[in-house]
Amino acid sequence: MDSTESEPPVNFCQACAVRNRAICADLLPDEIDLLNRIGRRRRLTAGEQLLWEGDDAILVANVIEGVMKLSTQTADGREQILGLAYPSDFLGRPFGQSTPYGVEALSDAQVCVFQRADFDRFAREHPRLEHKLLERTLTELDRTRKWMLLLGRMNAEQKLAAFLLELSERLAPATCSIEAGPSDELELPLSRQQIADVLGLTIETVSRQFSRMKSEGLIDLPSRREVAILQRERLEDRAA
Amino acid sequence: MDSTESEPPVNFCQACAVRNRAICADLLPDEIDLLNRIGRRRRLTAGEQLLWEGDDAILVANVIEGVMKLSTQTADGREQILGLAYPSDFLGRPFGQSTPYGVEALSDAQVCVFQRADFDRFAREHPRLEHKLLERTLTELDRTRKWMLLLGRMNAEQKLAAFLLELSERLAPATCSIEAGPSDELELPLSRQQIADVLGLTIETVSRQFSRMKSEGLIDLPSRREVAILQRERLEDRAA
DNA sequence: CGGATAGTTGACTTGATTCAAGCAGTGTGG
DNA sequence: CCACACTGCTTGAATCAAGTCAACTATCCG
Repeated sequence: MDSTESEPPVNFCQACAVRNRAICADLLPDEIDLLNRIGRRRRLTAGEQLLWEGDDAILVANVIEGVMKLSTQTADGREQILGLAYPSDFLGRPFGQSTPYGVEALSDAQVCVFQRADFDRFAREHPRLEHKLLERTLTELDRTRKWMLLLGRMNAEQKLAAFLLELSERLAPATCSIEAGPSDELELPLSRQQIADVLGLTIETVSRQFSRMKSEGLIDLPSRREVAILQRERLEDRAA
Repeated sequence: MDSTESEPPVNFCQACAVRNRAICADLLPDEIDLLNRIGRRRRLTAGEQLLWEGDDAILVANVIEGVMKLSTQTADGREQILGLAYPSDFLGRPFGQSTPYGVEALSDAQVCVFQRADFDRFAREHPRLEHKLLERTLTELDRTRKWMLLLGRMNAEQKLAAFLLELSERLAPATCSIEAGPSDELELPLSRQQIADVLGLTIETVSRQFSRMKSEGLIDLPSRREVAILQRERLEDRAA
């Protein structure tokens, strides 16, 4: 088909950074086209909230760029981070009544959002997508279970080491599309407090561990929001 | 249709205890029939292993009765419990290469097992089932994330209180099909050591917390493997 | 009854938290 | 351009909850 029709709508998916990794990966060209029509791009600035906990689950989304924070409120009103979402991860709760957690951008970010109703309908009509979503959810469940182990059993040093390694891995595909390999120079999308919330520690403990790792030569801290992994192997030993 | 045909194969599903709660709930009668043909019942005695971590993901299963333990080995060889599976829960890793955790029966149990290949094929041909599995996996993910919070942030007392309450809730539908309401008399399917592993504590700490709760009149401990919840509300306060 | 296993309890240690003080980078107004 | 305050982070000292080590008790099962 050539463009005898005037001005077809832009298909963002074609140029999408996570096109081959997100749940839309296996769709056929015409399915992508349909999906492209019900979704839209949205840019978020660091700190912007995408979903509110307990809200009717209005939206679902794919992360294209940046890091998102999933969190919930405890009984006593403090915030608890449940996990992070990186590019190609899926956000929100399809087929559910309400969003079980709030979602906020930690860095400037870009997401591909859908009205939940549209998305649900599309998914049910396109088992290929639903299947992909199932696979992703199963993987996410495996990952979350591994993380439980970290929270339940590991000490502060192991937690922080594991956190830094995971961050470097999961940030890599996005930031290093130019270079190759997993980046050893990370830009932290989280404050010390947020890291503490993710790891179930206090800000002081996180800070002390950072200092110790630096003094031992495992990492360098060029600035508050930067970490350089100097000795990846030794860091991996610590995370074990 | 009356039974002019001689001896149709028994359809276990029709009388299945979790028929209305498991992933097979929404299937049409003839789909149930097909599923019944590729699955089979299996009884497990306490301590019996159903799946081994790292094995090629040969089997998937539904829990019908009893409590199953999901666990993994740490680098240093110790066992770590990732979660428990109760009646109507789904076990195993469809669409994956290998089972990410071992599964063992904690109590005598009954499961409905499928060859993974059969199940995968059936699922892909019956979006209704795959959809149900997706919903269940999403719910399980939500539950696991909540549990992360428990592991990361709560103290020993809160952990044990939450554990007992969850146990009483999730054991209820099975054990109390006769009586009504959530049972206050629990038969513990786990040893102290296993409880400790689930909660990320040591056996001594678990024991001390049990003793304390008993001395405070929150619970009673008629025997090692029994717990009676005496003051559910106060216990709920502790879990908050 | 004896031996084994599982659980409880006590004394002590330790790693993370809490509380408190100080430091570094950033921004604002004089 | 510097003093001032503000925010986020670091560091130190004291405290405390859970872990460790060890002794003891209960229960189960031959």
